[in-house]
Amino acid sequence: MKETLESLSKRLDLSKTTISRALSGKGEQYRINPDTVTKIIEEAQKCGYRPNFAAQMLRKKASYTIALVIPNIVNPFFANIAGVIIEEAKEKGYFINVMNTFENEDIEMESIENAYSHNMDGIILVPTGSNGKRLKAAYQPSVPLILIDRYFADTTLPYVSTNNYEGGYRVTRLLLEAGHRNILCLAGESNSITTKERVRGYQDAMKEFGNEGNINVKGKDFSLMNGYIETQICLASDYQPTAIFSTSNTILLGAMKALKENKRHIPEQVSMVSFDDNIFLDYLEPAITRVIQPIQEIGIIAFDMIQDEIEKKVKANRQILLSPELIIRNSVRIL
Amino acid sequence: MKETLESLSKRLDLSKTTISRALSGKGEQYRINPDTVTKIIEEAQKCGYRPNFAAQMLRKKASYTIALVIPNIVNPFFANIAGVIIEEAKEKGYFINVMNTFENEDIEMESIENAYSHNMDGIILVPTGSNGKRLKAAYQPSVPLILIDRYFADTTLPYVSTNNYEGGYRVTRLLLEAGHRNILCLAGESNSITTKERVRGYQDAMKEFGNEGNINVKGKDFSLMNGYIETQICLASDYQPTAIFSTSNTILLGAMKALKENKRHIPEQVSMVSFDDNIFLDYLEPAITRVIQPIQEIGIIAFDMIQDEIEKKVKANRQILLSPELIIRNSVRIL
DNA sequence: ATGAAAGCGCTAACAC
DNA sequence: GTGTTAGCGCTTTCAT
Repeated sequence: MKETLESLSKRLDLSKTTISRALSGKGEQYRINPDTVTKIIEEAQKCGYRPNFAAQMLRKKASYTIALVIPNIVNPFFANIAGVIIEEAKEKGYFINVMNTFENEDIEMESIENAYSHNMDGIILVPTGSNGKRLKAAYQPSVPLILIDRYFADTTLPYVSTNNYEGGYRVTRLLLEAGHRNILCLAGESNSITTKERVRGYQDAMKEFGNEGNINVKGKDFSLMNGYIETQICLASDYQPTAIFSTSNTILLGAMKALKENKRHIPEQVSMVSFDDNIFLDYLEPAITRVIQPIQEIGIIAFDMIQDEIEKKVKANRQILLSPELIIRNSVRIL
Repeated sequence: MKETLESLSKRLDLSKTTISRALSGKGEQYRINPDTVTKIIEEAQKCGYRPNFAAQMLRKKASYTIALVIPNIVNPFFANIAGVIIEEAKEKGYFINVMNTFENEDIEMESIENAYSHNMDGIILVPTGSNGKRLKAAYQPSVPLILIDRYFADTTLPYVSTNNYEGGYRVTRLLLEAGHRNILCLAGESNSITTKERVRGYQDAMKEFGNEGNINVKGKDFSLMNGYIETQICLASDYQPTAIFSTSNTILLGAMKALKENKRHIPEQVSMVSFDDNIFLDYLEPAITRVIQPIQEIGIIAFDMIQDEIEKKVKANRQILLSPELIIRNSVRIL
């Protein structure tokens, strides 16, 4: 038999009101007799009373639940972000509902609708489309929405992400300074802003070194196969890369496979740099130099922003780009 | 202004009941005029009506939400399981609330309490303790609970997991058949049943080959450091392993680091096998032979079991162990 | 220092 | 074929 305020009230011969107050720590505020409070709390403990969340939710119009809509929890990058957000949320008394979109905009819209109909207090989203059109259309200003990782430069939607331009720029510069000129850039998902920015950073660094003639961007998604095929094609072409900038770890693995098949060693014949972190990168032969994103900060800032907006009703309107970090290993040869 | 059945009812001059019925597809059942139904649905669409989930939940006493309580979403194994369960849940109209326990039993209990107070329809749990005592105490039979990955052999709690014994046995047998005798077993978290079973499989295989004198089990958690230290110690001892059975990927990496520092090559000097899958394992030098768990099946079966119990009110009482699979790569030398 | 009563938005039992 | 009504369990306003 489930306990309710009603049942407690009968047992203790007190009103539901008093019990509710005592149990939610408002005893002081309403000057309830401390003894009464103690008695109530003890009884509640003893019979395992638990407030009915649905009823609270209906009454208070808050669910203390936030939707986390990401492409795929299986991707370590998103799993890491999710980990950070889930923790931060728990500390602040919120729950996180994870939804995968599989890079499909229809599923993304569906997830957002679901978040709305389930009274979720807010949505943290890694958007999938190239423009925010459908998102803008579905967007309900009354439910806070924060973008992470990807964003739309031409909208006012708040976001927290990495400065991917800076990452692409710095890692390319590293290669250029090591004397490389033929640097192949293996790009990911072409309509994702993260890809575009990484590539733009690469291009600007190349130009800055008077090397625009050698700019070579290939690839169009984050798959291993993409990295493999583009590397194969490139190695068979006139453009012989002495270095490769892979914009993701999956692309990296594909590229490595192609290099191996062509008996090109890293870093002796071809230097390699990648984007994003993974413990395994330190155990490859050689360990891979890479740019890593400030995942911890992204998650915490995004959560804090959304919590602020939920609780203080102040519209979040910040658009934040955080600097990535360079991890130097042994995959770059100095010419 | 938020739409409710009430507001729609006024606008359409129909009762809330009729509207509720039409909108939840019960038009036929209650023989509502098809035109009326159409009219209602259209109007609801137009003004973006969304049923209030809290109210439904309060009324129907179901939240269509299941708690997924795991050690850590950042661990790829659990991220994979979570991915499967989230998908399966979505297809069946459920939401998944992910909670991390960080292998801490207090946090686990807290999470379970939270699941209860939030009216979650069920709990899928990777338990943390060595015995199910506290879990048993907190357990509420009215809320379905299914264990995955880890379980308690001496309780009736239903579970779905891998036959870790079989995995440990088969992989050890593989090494024995390749002629190895000094096989070091690097164990994980010592009071986890998965570790115990893997080790037991190792021991039984060793005995079966008349090799019990060489049984050597070391280590006590799933950390990289554990794998590193135990391997270092072993290499400096009298027991010179020609093969190592690592019971997790993190342990593997630690062991590899130690081997490298001691200039022992895999597989020439030391063969290596590991537990669990990861795409990176194919890109290590050499690619690592391993036992992989049927994650997809575990997730789906666990979800289906819990859904059955929730909807059909039939207590799940199955305890299921699924066979793991061997992936042969190049890390085992045949002596 | 405590209580009565209204009402959040929905569904379902029971009418007609 | 449609409506009336009660009530899920909680919080909060107003009253004393």
